[in-house]
Formats: sequence, C-alpha cells, structure tokens
Amino acid sequence: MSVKLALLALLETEPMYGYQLRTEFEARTGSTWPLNVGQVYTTLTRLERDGLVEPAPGAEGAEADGQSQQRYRLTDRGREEVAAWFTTPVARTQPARDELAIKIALAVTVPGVDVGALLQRQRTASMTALQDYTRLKRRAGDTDGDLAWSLVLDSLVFAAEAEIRWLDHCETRVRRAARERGERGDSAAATTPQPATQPVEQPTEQEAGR
Amino acid sequence: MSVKLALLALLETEPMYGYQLRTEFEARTGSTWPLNVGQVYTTLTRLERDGLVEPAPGAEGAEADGQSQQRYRLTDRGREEVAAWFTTPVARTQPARDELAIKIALAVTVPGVDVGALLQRQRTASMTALQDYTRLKRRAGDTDGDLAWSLVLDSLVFAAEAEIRWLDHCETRVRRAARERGERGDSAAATTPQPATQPVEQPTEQEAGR
DNA sequence: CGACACATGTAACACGTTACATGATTTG
DNA sequence: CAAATCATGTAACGTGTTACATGTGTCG
Repeated sequence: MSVKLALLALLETEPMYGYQLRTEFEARTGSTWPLNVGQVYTTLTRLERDGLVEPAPGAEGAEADGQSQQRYRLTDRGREEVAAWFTTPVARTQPARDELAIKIALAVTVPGVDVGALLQRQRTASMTALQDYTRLKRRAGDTDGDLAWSLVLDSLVFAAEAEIRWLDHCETRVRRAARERGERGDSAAATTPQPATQPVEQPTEQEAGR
Repeated sequence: MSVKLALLALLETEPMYGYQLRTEFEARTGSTWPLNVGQVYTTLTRLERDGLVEPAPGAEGAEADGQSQQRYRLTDRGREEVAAWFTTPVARTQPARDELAIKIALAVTVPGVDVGALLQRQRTASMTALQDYTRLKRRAGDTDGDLAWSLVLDSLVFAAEAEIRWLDHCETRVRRAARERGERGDSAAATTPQPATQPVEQPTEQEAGR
C-alpha cells in the first residue's frame, strides 16, 4: 500500500518515468528503504489500469528521448487519492504484525526456550542498530539539512529506543514471573547475567501498567 | 515470515491441526493480530512441502475423530528452524517500510501539503490508539496474569508512545525549518495551534542523538 | 574495450487478505 | 429446528522480493 501511494505522491510534483521514481523515493528516505525497480514498473502498470496515472504526452524531442522513456502523470482520480492519503491518518487500530513481539510472546509460552538469553541477544542487536542510526544522523547532519531524510532517521531512532526499553521491561517482567512461579523456573531463566550495560536513556521504569 | 515461524513454534509444544493453531496463536497474542484461518492451511501445506512439518499419525480413535482432523507435527528440520529462530535476533538493520514515516517524509517534500495539520491529525489518531491499549491493559490486568498477551500489549504501548514523541519532534523540526526558510513558509504551517495536550509520559526531550 | 550507471521490462514465487464452499457438532 | 461454533479447504487478487533479459550512454 505504501509504495503505491508514495509513487502517486511523487508524481504530484511532476510527471516522471519509472527509474526516476525509484531514485526520488530513495533520495527522500535516504535509502533507508531501497525500492525495487521492478516493483515500480509493475505498480505503475496497475496504477494505469486503475486510472490513477496515465502516460504523459511529454515534451517529445525536447529531452534526448534516448531509449523510450515512458513518463507518467497523475489523473484527477490520482490526485484525489493523494489528497485523501495526506488527510487521513495512518490507522494504528489494527497494528501490523511485529515479528519481534510475536517471537517473545511465543518464547515465554513454548517450554524449553531460554527467554533471558533471547532477550539479551535481541537487546545487543537492537543497540547496534540504534548506534548505526545515530552515526548516520551525525554524518547526515554535517553535510546538509535534508529535512525528510533526517525525520525518517529520527523515526528509526525513536522506534529503536522504544524497542530497547520494551526489551528491558520484558526482562524484569519475565524474571518476576519466574520468581513468583517458584524461583528455579524452566532452565536458565535465573542463570542469565544481569544487563551489565547501563540503561538506554533514562531508566524510565515507572511501570506503565495499572 | 512471522506466521510461518509462529506456527512452527506452536507445534513445538505438541502436534496440532489447523484450526487449533489459529486459536492458539490468537490466544497468545490476545487477538492483537487476528490470523486468517485460510492462511494457516496454505502455510501448513507449504511447510509440509518443505519438510518442516508432517502429518501426525496421532491417536486415531482416541479423540472423537469427527471430520478428518489433520494434525501436524514438527520434523527434525522443523525443530532446527524453530531453534534457529529463537537464537537469532530479529534484524533491524533493514527496517520494514513504515507507512507513517514515508508519508511524513513525502509530505515535507511535495509542495502544497499542510504538514502541520497532517501531524496534528495523526497525533490525535495515535493518542486514541494508545488510550485503547492502556484501557485493554487495565482490563486484562484484572482478569489474570497472562504474561505473553501482556507483553504484546506493552510493546504496542511503547511503540505508540515513541510514535507520538516522534510526531511532536517532527512538528518542532518542521516549524523551525519553516521559520528559517522565511517565516510564512507554505500555507498553514504557522497557523496550526500548539499541541495543547500535555506530553505523553515524561517530556523526555533531551535530544536522543548526542 | 570493459565496467558501470541509466532505463525498461518479465517470470517466478512468497506472503497476506477476502471471500466462498462444505460439512459436523453443539446449543438455545 | 435454527444458529453458532468447529473444522477444512480453494480461488482470486494485491503486494513484495529475487532474478533474469535487454539495450544505451559514459567514462576510465
């Protein structure tokens, strides 16, 4: 869904051809989400079929026509779609499946899984990702003030921080549950070493629930 | 990807048939992510084809065999897959495309979009989602201590809080950019009212990236 | 010349959703 | 009996990824 609307939004500015759409998309999101070129063409075909875009008559001969570049432009219906996209908020009522949350939920359910070790490994991986983002931010911040790309990076940083906080939260919850269930729990639940790394931002532990 | 592995993980506990797998999955995630039954069957077919599950000979006649229930159990390869899933962290190196981030990134790029209003609308929607989650938490917390379902809810809460913080962050960044670009910017960038609602949890604004 | 960026497409497949068809068992 | 729940499946379609085929223009 997001790719389809993103292409339409890009065409709002001016008619473009497939390859250019990919380039523009990646430029605006800082190559955070590399966009497959093939998908651009198939999506454009569908969009044309649905009457949201149409081949632009374009300045034939003006540009070096080179090898059959096919520019597309928005139709009126297409413009409506873009406007609607920008006015209706993204629905978080039915959130997308998050593989990490599913994994943890099943890990605490299925017997024989070392949840403590799993949480630790994930925490390390997420911390690494977070550091990569902040490093990118520093580099991007020096070069220029590209607002869009900078905001996308910030969203990744905020999400990574929340993820790490949640992992820490999970650890205390799981440990507490194991303690209440009889101390030695299943396998290595108590054997795992304590974090040893300092908390992410602020400890924040004020127990959101109830 | 997540569904496939989730089904395998559920079969780790004991052999199950399709309908039961859906029920168990939703029970563990508190119906946060409703799982289509049809998909369970098609996924099981693929898993059997790939040698990760196999029909369980099962206690014929023990259970009321009713209407041809087809139980599946893990193969050795399947058990390896589950173990690998639980030992390797979820890769956030190439984060999934987030429609909201894409939308905002394009909104600040494409001319003629009222970014301030867009941010406000999204903030309201996200706040509503957050309130729904906390309400659910309170209700679930009373009934019983289902750890998995509780952790999933917490992950949604943490993510929603981060999203709202990010939206606020976007607003200040966009406003600052508009001011630096010449104050009256494009359209209503300065006309939008200030948040007026108090910050989510703690203000927290200490600018994450060093 | 050879490698690389530009440019357009197709094929195959995985994953996900919606909708439909079919039938047994349980329960009001 | 009628409706709901349990249970299994198929068809169609949208979306996304990987890989391949094809050709031009540029630059070292």
